[in-house]
Amino acid sequence: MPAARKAPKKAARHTAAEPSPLAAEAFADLLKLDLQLCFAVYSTALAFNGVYKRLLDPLGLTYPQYLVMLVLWERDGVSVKEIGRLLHLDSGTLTPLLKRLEAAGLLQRSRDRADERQLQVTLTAQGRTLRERAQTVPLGIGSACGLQAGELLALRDQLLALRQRLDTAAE
Amino acid sequence: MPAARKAPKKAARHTAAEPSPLAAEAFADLLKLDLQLCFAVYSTALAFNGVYKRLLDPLGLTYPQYLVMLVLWERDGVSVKEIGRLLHLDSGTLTPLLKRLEAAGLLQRSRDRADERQLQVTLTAQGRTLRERAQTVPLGIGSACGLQAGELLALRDQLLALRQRLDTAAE
DNA sequence: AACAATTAGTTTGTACGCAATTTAATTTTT
DNA sequence: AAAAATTAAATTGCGTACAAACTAATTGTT
Repeated sequence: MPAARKAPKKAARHTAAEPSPLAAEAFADLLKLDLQLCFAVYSTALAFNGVYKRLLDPLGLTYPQYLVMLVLWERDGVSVKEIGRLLHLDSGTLTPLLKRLEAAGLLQRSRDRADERQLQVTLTAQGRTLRERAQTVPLGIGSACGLQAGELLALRDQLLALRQRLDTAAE
Repeated sequence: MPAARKAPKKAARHTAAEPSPLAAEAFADLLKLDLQLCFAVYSTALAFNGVYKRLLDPLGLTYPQYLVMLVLWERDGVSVKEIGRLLHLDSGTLTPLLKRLEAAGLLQRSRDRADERQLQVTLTAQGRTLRERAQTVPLGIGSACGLQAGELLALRDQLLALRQRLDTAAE
């Protein structure tokens, strides 16, 4: 019995005539909850970053750099646009990040012959090798989270659904 | 029919004594889930930021600045340390942020008479006035989230519990 | 073919976020 | 009371994030 998905509990929209003080109060509480949810997401992201820092410092990577390496380990020779699409980051963020990874000797940036506008991002031998040293990272994150598979899955999916709505709202 | 997505499965790392290939595989999947959860949190935080930007730009605030204002609207005359404790931010982040809010005429920074090490952050009249213009922000966030009270509450609490574990893990 | 529109990436400028160091004030120890 | 330790902010340095403006390559339109 999955509880009517559209039950309009929200008492929403009563700009004009207020139904009752009680409903207005409940509505205000709901609004506060939204803010609190956002803050929970925000501060959890910062906390994750703190854990990742400890795990990634030995590899010389930041978390966003690690994300880029994950993309490349999965599929080498990607364009900046594709990386941005996968990670929800724009080229203004990625260009300097990729240059740092190139300077660190982990990847190479070269223009696509077929379309010179595009940049082909390819791993170097060193970049491929780093993958092995990075094997322990998920273990460290897993133990820091300390959640069961079910919880993990549910939380991830709720967040992704939320992100979708937020992206839509931001047009 | 595009290649069974879960076919090759990777046969993850058999470094020490693995109980069984099946268990090892399930374990590897779990590790991947942790990474995905982190990415979900990370990208949802960025998406929230995008929505907030639209709502806060007219007020001339960023999201972290809005958080500081929320603290001050609730309890004026706080120290930097207290703001940092509430928002999980350190003085290296807050000092320049507060200076910007001061330059914008929203607050005043002055040393505590009783303890000159501490800074008293107090709202100006303009800072207090801004509160009214900010009344519509929660409404905008609420509609962008589009969640019901129960979901909101559950998600918030799961995230806060997770953050607690992450903070502990990071010592 | 010529020119406009689009696209991919880069650059510039602003604002976090945090580690590490520094400065100044207060507290603790001796 | 003097010296040592602690504390609160500020400063410095590095790496995101993203808007806006810019450059160069490709596509489309006439």
